[in-house]
Order: sequence, then structure tokens, then C-alpha cells
Amino acid sequence: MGVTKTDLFSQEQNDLAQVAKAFAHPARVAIIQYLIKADACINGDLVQELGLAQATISQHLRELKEIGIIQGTIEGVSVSYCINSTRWEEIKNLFNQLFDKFIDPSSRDCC
Amino acid sequence: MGVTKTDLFSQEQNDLAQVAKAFAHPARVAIIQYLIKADACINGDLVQELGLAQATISQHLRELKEIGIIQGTIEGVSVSYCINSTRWEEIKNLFNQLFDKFIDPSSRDCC
DNA sequence: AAAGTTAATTGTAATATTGCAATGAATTAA
DNA sequence: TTAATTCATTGCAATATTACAATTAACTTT
Repeated sequence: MGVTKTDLFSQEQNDLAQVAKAFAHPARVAIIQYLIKADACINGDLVQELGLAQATISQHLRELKEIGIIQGTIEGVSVSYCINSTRWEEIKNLFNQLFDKFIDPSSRDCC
Repeated sequence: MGVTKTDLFSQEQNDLAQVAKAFAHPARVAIIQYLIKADACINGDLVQELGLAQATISQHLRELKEIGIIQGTIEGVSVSYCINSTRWEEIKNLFNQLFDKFIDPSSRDCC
């Protein structure tokens, strides 16, 4: 019904799924890449950069902020965003934990 | 409008977003973890394991198959699924490419 | 204070996703 | 052949996501 049964799954599974959602839209990937490259930026830049409406980008930024991958500070009339490095490491580890579970690929592909 | 404007983004951005979608549901994360642990399994096992309806799991399996992260072979009346190790490496690299772009965390967190 | 700037929020429309019952297709067992 | 088993597919309902115009909120400039 479009509603995920989170209670059926472990904390780890739900966490990873939620974090993966942040990367599950090209606009959010683009925002993250841009923030990494720029070291800091403001929403206005992204509107120019991405070609989406201001409201849409603001919405994507909120989603990224909600999972903690980015953080923003009001600077006068504009807002500066950047990657939250602590959270970034956490997320990186969350993925790598899964990636590293699959070992010795040569013994797999059994079907 | 619920429709992603893929033409605004690069191949890499769209690829990563699409792959991230595979991990963006706890049931699919659970399926992947189970396949890694079991080395191979069939749909029926997963219905017991996850507590979702057979049709729902079949649907998640199809999505995972579509991005190539798993593969299946018909074995008599049942189907064996396993991780596709080549694709697994590709996906791992796709994520790590992004993760590794963010370097020297101590110099960040500028806002 | 009035006007301008920047970005969040609200409201709305369209499409996507999730979930499952029912059904269908393919194989196996009787 | 008939029944049973396994899993994919279809059809449907409910919720989520994506996108944007319009508005609002907060600050700056004039």
C-alpha cells in the first residue's frame, strides 16, 4: 500500500534503507557532489546548477538535512550548506559494512 | 509530479541514484543480506524469513534482478537466487567513488 | 519604513512505490 | 492425467515521491 512495514526489519536494515533513499535521486546525488566540490555553497547556486525549481531543490535539501548528511547555516539573507563529515563517515561505514559482507566473489555466482 | 527529470543529470548521477534505489527498502536490504549469508536461496525461504506476502517478495526480487545485483535460475519447481559478484563489485565501486570524493573531513564542516 | 533578496513552506497535481489477493505458468508428484 | 508446489504476473488500493507556482518568513538595502 505504498507504506513500508518497517517493524518487520532490523534497525540496521531500516537505517541503511533510509540512508540509501538520500542517494536514490539524481538531484540529491548532484547536490552532494556539488557540495563536496565546492566545499560550501548556497541554495541559489544549486538552482542555477541543477535546473530545477527553487522549491524542488529546497525540498531535496531538506531531505538530505533530515538524514543528517548535510547541514546548513543562515548567513545573512542566504544559507550555506555543507557536508556533515561525522555523518558522512557513519553513512560510508554503513554501506561498507554491507559491501564487505560479501567476500570471496569467486566462490559465488552459484546460479 | 513524481517523475524524475533524468535528462538534467549525468549518467553517473542517474546510475548511482538507480542503484541506491535497490538499497532504499529494508526488505531489499534484508534479501541481499540473506543471500549473502545463505550463498543461495529460493523465494519460498524468503517468504518465511521476511514475513511479507509471496507476491511482494517476488516484486522486490524482480527489482533487484533488474539492476543486476542478483540473478536467478529455475531449478525444477523452485528458483535459486544469488548475488551477481561482478555487478556487486561495480555497485560497490560506484558508491566508493562518491564516498572517496569527500576527503580530509577535518577541513570541512564549514557551516 | 518600503522594497528587494533568499530560501522555506504550503498547496496541488502527477507519477511512483508498496503490498497483497487472485490468477497464471511451469514443473513435479500421485 | 490430476493434484500439488513454486513463483511470476496482474489488478487494485493506499501511501510516498517528485515537481512547481504561490506564498510566507527573515533578513538587507534603500
